[in-house]
Amino acid sequence: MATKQRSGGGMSEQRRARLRLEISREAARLFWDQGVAATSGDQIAEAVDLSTRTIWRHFRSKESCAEPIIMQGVVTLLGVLRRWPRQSSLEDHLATELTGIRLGHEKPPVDLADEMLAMKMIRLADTEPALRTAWLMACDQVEREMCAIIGDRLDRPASDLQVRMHAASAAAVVRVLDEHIGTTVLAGDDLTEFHDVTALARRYAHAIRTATGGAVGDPIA
Amino acid sequence: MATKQRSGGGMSEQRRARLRLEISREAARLFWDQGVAATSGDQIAEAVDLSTRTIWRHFRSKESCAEPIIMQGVVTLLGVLRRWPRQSSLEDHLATELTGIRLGHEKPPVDLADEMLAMKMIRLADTEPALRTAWLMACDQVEREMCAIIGDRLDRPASDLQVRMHAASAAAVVRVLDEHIGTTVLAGDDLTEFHDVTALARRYAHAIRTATGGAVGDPIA
DNA sequence: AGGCAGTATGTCGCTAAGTGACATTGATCT
DNA sequence: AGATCAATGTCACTTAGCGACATACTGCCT
Repeated sequence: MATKQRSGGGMSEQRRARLRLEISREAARLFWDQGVAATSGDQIAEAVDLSTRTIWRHFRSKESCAEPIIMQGVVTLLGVLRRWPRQSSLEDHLATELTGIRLGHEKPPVDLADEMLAMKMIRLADTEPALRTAWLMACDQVEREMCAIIGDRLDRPASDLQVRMHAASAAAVVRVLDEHIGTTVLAGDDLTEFHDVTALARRYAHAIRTATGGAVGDPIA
Repeated sequence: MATKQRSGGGMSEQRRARLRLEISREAARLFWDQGVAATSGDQIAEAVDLSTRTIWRHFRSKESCAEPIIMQGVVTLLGVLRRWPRQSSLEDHLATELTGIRLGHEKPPVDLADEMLAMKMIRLADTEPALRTAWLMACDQVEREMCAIIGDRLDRPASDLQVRMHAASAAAVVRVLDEHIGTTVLAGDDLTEFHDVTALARRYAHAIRTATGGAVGDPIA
């Protein structure tokens, strides 16, 4: 296969992540096409041309094969939030970042096809309890990130109870919004609702602002 | 065994729930004592004196055996919220309900031992991803209930996006508070923090109020 | 009381999800 | 080129969980 990097021992973290994502793509496709229960570990292995044993070396269960692709669906927002400068308002920051991405000025965060796959998995999670786990785990990850970001913004430790509650609310509304967008897109409904990027930014910002009682959103003096 | 009720066909829902809870108790005990991985379905079956096959008839996985006892931990709050009259503020309602329970005037909602077991499971969920699922599922249930309650209060359908976001935030802060209380209790730390029932009520109320941007909490005019 | 109907449980056997142990490849360093 | 070490393959094994059939229990009817 491709290049390993010797120094540091073992497969590079990046390469490992890429492989997991590759497996995840195929797994997600199979899950969507034929259902989770009807998809076996052997099938996933065959689809990515690896031995079944290797699949279990990279994933602890077949459902967790969907995790990387689901996680891809939230890394964009997470990255954007991590770059939020203290002196900007949430609305402004989201708007500039989103337009930058939309116009292709910023680096392309994730492939559109991957985004679609992620939406499909989240959709499947509605009926497949096994997949729901993966989705909730991803949201859990978002929440932990939020703790760091919000804690930093509020000059408090990320373990602070208030910070954790704000982070939990913020992550929760983001999740609901994502689910809403996902189901709308997959249903093929009125996509116009999301075409205006600044409006979308305002929507996310307003949701987070409300969910944190106004504690998160303003620029820091 | 006890009485079935014929009309409606099958075991009564109540009886089934009681049985599931009984299994859940033993499973939780085993999980806590020896870890999830080290506990087999056979052991659970033996502990409740049932065949292993019967366990799988009532639970789709061994981890889900913990669900009923975890759910017990949140039904109290859920019941309280469901009884929230429109003309009361959240603070007042929670305070009166909690003191009523504390004083024994109201019906005892769940056994204290069960509450402890629930806390232990939530604690375990921190390190055991399989159990985390059960806990997140329970929270998911809370969120759905919240949708109904909040939707009703705001005179909007439970499926309304705004309602769902409020419900998600509210459920999220309740979860964080529950986790906080659970870890504190299990650590044997400063329990005095929770002795004042009205203060506790105010705390929950304030958290929910903040998480919903003040939309939920006031009496309805 | 006694037979009938229906449901819960037990028993058996199987599929497939994961794991451990050991062999094999294949790249990198000297 | 040969040594080294991580990644993968191969094979045997454990066990969660389910389908199918047999059995026991419980209520209903006459």
